[in-house]
Amino acid sequence: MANQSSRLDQIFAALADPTRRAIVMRLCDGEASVGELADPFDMALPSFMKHIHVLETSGLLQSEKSGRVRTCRLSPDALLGAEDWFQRQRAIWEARLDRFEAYVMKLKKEKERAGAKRPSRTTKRKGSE
Amino acid sequence: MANQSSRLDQIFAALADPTRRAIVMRLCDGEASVGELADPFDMALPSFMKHIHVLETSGLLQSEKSGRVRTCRLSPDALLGAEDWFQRQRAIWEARLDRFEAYVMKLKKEKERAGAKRPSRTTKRKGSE
DNA sequence: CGATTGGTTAGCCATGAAGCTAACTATAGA
DNA sequence: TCTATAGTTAGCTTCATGGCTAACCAATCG
Repeated sequence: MANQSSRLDQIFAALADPTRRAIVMRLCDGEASVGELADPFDMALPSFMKHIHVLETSGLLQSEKSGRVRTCRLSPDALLGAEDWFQRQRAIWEARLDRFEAYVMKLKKEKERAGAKRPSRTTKRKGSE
Repeated sequence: MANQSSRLDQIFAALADPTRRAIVMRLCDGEASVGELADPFDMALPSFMKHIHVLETSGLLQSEKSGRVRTCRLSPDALLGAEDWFQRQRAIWEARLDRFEAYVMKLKKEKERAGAKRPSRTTKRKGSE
């Protein structure tokens, strides 16, 4: 029953929509009212408001109503959180590449040594870890 | 009718699911068969295969079948593409902060100068660009 | 050959996402 | 006070997503 979806789920889901990415891009450039944000889009306001709401519950956007106008701004923390995820993946990935490189080096050395012992042996192994 | 969704749409949508993020994380650590990947998850294989397929059409994963076993590996290009998006956003965001800072500086100077002319005037402007 | 393993296809179901209209609330401006 | 503006709420449709089972290939292995 409880909508158990993590913060990252929500952030990525929010960014999976081109309208919402456009809103985020627009907001990178400074705050704006809902009307201003909605203007470039050929969409009924209630539909557009849903996008705003999705962005807001994902934590990417903060808004505040003053008088009858709601002003939206980006809250960069969520954005940074998602970026961080990529960087952690890349770290793991690169560590893995390093390990792989080390492995290839080891193979090469062994091959050289083996080559010294029995020269004509075309090792047909596919180097897949 | 044509499923017009951009590469970024697909990548972010793919990453919005915890199962799929887990698969990506697992694959950062080296290639694996579908069975190996599916093992930790309490899910029927066909359901799991859908996730694999989503990852593959997003470009995050490549797979290749040899005999009866399909081996999956990460293709980091897509991952880097998404990471790039964040970095571009951040660049815009930071440029904006710089501009904002410059603006605040200008305000401050003007206030100081105004303060020299007519001392007690509490400028009630909200600094919203 | 026959059974097992590894994956695939087909088809069903429930939920959620994305859009719409119509009608409503509340502030701002004339 | 009247009217126009800026959002909001309610309720509806349609399609996509994420899960399942059951049945089906196609390689291995005994």
